[in-house]
Amino acid sequence: MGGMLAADTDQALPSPADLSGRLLPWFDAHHRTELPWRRPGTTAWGVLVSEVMSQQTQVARAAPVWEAWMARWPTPADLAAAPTADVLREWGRMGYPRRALRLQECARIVATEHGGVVPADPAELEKLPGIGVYTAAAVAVFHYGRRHAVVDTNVRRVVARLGGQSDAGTATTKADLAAAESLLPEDAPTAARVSVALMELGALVCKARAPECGTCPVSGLCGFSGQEVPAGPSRKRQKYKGTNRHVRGEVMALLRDAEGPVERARIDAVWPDRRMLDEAVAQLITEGLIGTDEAGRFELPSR
DNA sequence: CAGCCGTGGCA
DNA sequence: TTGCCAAGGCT
Repeated sequence: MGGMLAADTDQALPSPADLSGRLLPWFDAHHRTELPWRRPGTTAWGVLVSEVMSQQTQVARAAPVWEAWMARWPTPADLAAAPTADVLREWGRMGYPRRALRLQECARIVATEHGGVVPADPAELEKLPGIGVYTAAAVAVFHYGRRHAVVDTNVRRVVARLGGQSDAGTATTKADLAAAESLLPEDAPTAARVSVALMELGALVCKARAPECGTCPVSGLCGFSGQEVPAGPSRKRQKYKGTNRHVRGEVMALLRDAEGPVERARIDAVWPDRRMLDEAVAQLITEGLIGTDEAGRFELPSR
């Protein structure tokens, strides 16, 4: 599309009817039933928690944390009332602990401003901290059955390949959302199932590095079917070892595992570069991920 | 909008 | 072993 010459690999996307006809029977037969948040009776809050935990963390790692988390704090009010230190410890080693902080803020807002009821409207959900375009759509569609495009990295890749490209761009664009929306049938419950199924297809079959076109239910509709995935990273990757994030991770790990407040000398032992350490500690305090007691020792925030 | 924010599974 | 890649969001 667009004014420039289209790549010769571009291909029209399938019609909603054609896609649904292939995709939904496949989903019914092959989707993962073991994901705990897919159990009947999971609340809207439970779905929201599962989506936040799954942001940039593999669902297999999020699942056991979700189980313990929901058993301990079943409702937004429960999480809102918890000490933040407990929340960060339960989050464990899932990474990006700011997500845990924002999830608790989310719980406080839902509990106090929404009467404990998770909004069903994507625009309303997006106002909550840590809830972006993807997560808002996921809650609205997966729990409330709305007809709305749900575009994560899996769906971007599936839609790109259906259109003949080897992979999607670096970020979700309006065009991505429009393309995904164009694949949805009119009927909302069916559209919601198509959205789930597109994600599942990306996770199980249309995988980033090794797509299994031979067993793909929509290979007959796909412009990329059977082609080789180009070698090398699909986009620029960030370093971790030796970076600020690494330092932050070490400090957080120390405080998570500590019994009580920690002396600065023990913090100093986790990283040799004093400048980097000072910077990381200052950031963590500013962001509310760690705090200090009256004696100047460090600890996870009590509230 | 490009860069930043953790951590671990897996090929 | 090393490095890609994860149900993204925020600034």
